[in-house]
Amino acid sequence: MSEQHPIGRWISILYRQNQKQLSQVLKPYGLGGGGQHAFLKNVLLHPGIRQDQLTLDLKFDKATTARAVQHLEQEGYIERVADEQDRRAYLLYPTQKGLDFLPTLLRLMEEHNAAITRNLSMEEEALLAGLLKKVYES
Amino acid sequence: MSEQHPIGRWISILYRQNQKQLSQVLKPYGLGGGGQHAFLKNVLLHPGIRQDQLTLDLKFDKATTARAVQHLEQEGYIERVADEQDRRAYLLYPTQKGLDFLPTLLRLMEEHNAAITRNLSMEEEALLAGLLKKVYES
DNA sequence: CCAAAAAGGTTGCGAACGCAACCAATATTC
DNA sequence: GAATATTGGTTGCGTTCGCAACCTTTTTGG
Repeated sequence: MSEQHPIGRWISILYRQNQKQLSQVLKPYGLGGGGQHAFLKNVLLHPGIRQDQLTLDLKFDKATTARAVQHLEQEGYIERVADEQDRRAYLLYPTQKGLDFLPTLLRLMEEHNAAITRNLSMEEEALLAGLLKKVYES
Repeated sequence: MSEQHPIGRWISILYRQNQKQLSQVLKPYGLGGGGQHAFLKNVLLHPGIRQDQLTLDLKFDKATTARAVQHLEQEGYIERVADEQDRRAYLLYPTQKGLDFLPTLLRLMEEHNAAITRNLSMEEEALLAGLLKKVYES
């Protein structure tokens, strides 16, 4: 019965499973299951980051970034400030609501990561992250 | 610069990157980048499989299976036959076009898998698959 | 048996995402 | 310094997917 799924299949299965769980955890806070939590976390940890830097860091399409940022702004977690140096760009800052939420967000993400890796030792977790990074670099 | 992405983030990045590449490879054959290739492969290798068995094997929602199967039927790769034993169910069989396509599909999938794992040794690939399975089982 | 529950399948709906086209602002080139 | 190319960002569109509601058929419990 041991399914011999190739890497790509596992990635697909785990991605969808992960999205489902995360959306459950984050729904009470108005954050969709998508990458929104990742965008928010990045803004909270790097106040004043440029929108297009988010796109690069998180490796989403810039359209996706635009919509995630718009959503976070509507929910009141962040605000957008036009960059004086480059008037095409926006700088992203947490609001007070965002700042207040940071500890909760970090805890939720930590708990979620612990949940999905609870069958792995510390060494295995680091090994897995390293292997995934290698795959990404192909 | 070495980003310390957690497992979940890597899964997300790799999933989207993978979908993109696969959809490019499979577009000429009328197969969307989604799970469609996986459904087709399963039907080709297990002629007469029940639709709901596909759902279980591939771990998609049954609605997604319904749509993938419908698409494969419209493209002429498979056909659906009502199960005489259980008139709610459908049995899925490859068409001649599907059978003819099997070698190509297997080759394409093999090439794709080789591409995404080209930075990994055989041992690392097996190790990675094992770790991903462990994560799945949480 | 008959009513109620469960199972296989489909469809409507909404969320997340990438691509392409577009706009405004900045860089580049001659 | 004007024409052109590039860049940051937004919007429209199409695809993929899960959930919930529903229909039909089968199974289960009294």
